[in-house]
Amino acid sequence: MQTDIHDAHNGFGTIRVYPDKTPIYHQGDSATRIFRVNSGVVMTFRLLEDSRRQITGFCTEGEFFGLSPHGDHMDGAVTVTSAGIQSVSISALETDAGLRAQIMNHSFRKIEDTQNLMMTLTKTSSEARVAAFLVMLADRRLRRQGPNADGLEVSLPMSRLDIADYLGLSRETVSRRLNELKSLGLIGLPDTHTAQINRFDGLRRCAGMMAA
Amino acid sequence: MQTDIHDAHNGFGTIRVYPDKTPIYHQGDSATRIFRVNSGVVMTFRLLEDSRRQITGFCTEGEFFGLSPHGDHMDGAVTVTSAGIQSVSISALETDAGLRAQIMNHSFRKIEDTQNLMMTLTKTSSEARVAAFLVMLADRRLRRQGPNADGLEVSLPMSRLDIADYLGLSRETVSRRLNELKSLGLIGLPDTHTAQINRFDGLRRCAGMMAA
DNA sequence: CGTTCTGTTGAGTCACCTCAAGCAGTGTGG
DNA sequence: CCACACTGCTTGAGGTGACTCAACAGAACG
Repeated sequence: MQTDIHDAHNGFGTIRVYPDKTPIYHQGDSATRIFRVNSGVVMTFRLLEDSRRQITGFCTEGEFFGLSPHGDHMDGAVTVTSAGIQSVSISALETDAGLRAQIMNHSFRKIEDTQNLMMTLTKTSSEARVAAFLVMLADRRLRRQGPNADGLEVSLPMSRLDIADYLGLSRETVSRRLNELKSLGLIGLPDTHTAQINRFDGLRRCAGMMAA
Repeated sequence: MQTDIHDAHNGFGTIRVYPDKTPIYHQGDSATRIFRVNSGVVMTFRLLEDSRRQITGFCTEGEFFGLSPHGDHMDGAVTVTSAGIQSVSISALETDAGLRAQIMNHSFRKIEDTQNLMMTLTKTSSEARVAAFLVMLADRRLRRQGPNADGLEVSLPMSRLDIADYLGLSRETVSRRLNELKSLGLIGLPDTHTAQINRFDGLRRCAGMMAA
């Protein structure tokens, strides 16, 4: 776990390494830069008046965050793990056509992701949501590694409460459902922050999706 | 209620008038055009395997819909009322910088809207959701008309089931909560497809937002 | 080695859903 | 003009899945 912040520069703006649980920006801050995760995990979230929280995304390597329609950030961003993060001034959008295309593509995808999350949150049981969360993490890992799905270990660097606030559940329910999936034999839980995928197809079915 | 379809052209692509309850495109269709509502109401929705439905938006005058990240539409679109709809080929995005900027702006806003909807759907009671729905419709109308909020009549051209599928509730619950808001004196229901806003601030408070 | 934070487990409650019946508006055929 | 069916909305009764509250266990940390 790193605890110091490094800075560097390249043609694409600033590169910076943050320790875990470090805020990148706050909800309501004026948005002057666009961010991209180089390594580690960052989560974005929105707060309500009564301090409840909806986590809107867990971003890993290659993903953009911090895009805002107006001047102000509509969400906050915090590192979950130590993370390397690139940033560019928002004004680069006007001059850099390649970046603009990348961002535009990302925006479309973000709409889709958000709608998918919304479907998951509103149309499925707590069990399906937890399963879907694990499937998402596993899929992400598979995209980078080979397709040996079963036996794969995914890390859960975030707390149960973070997962709960992402899935719109209570901490307790997340815990219950994880252990349920474990007792069904679909996953293993070697420790609290690691899940082992035993039967990926079963997990997918549980998440209410067709097998890949 | 119109039942015939008219066509016209201008520099911005095709303009067409559709009767109510007419599909514009289907989920999964290849996306070749971008649409804009000129008049009337259009709703977009996503279907799940078990034929449940999430309505992702009600679009009125000036709003774009049908934007897709890949080749395929991730949602379907149907007219709620008779509606005039402009469309442009998606290839116009490459040549028309002004259109591109408009779409980009719309995309950011769409992410925000979708996240707002998600917050409403996951963090609030059925009463707050119905109130929020009415507030949204009233706000939309106020943006075009003067700011005489109280006494304003908003039309609900969509069915109770449509509202339910937008708010992630059952038809029955929508009906119950509407009548509850009526008996609280916040709204009136002169007929099933019209709501009269009696106390806009009260409705806002009920929706869990601060007064404007 | 206490203290604190996170995660788990149990018991009870409640908001919304489901099922089922009733009702109003609209259209249709005799 | 009136039965009849049909569709969309409302209302009631009962069930249930996830939440809340509360206690406990285990890990992390000083």
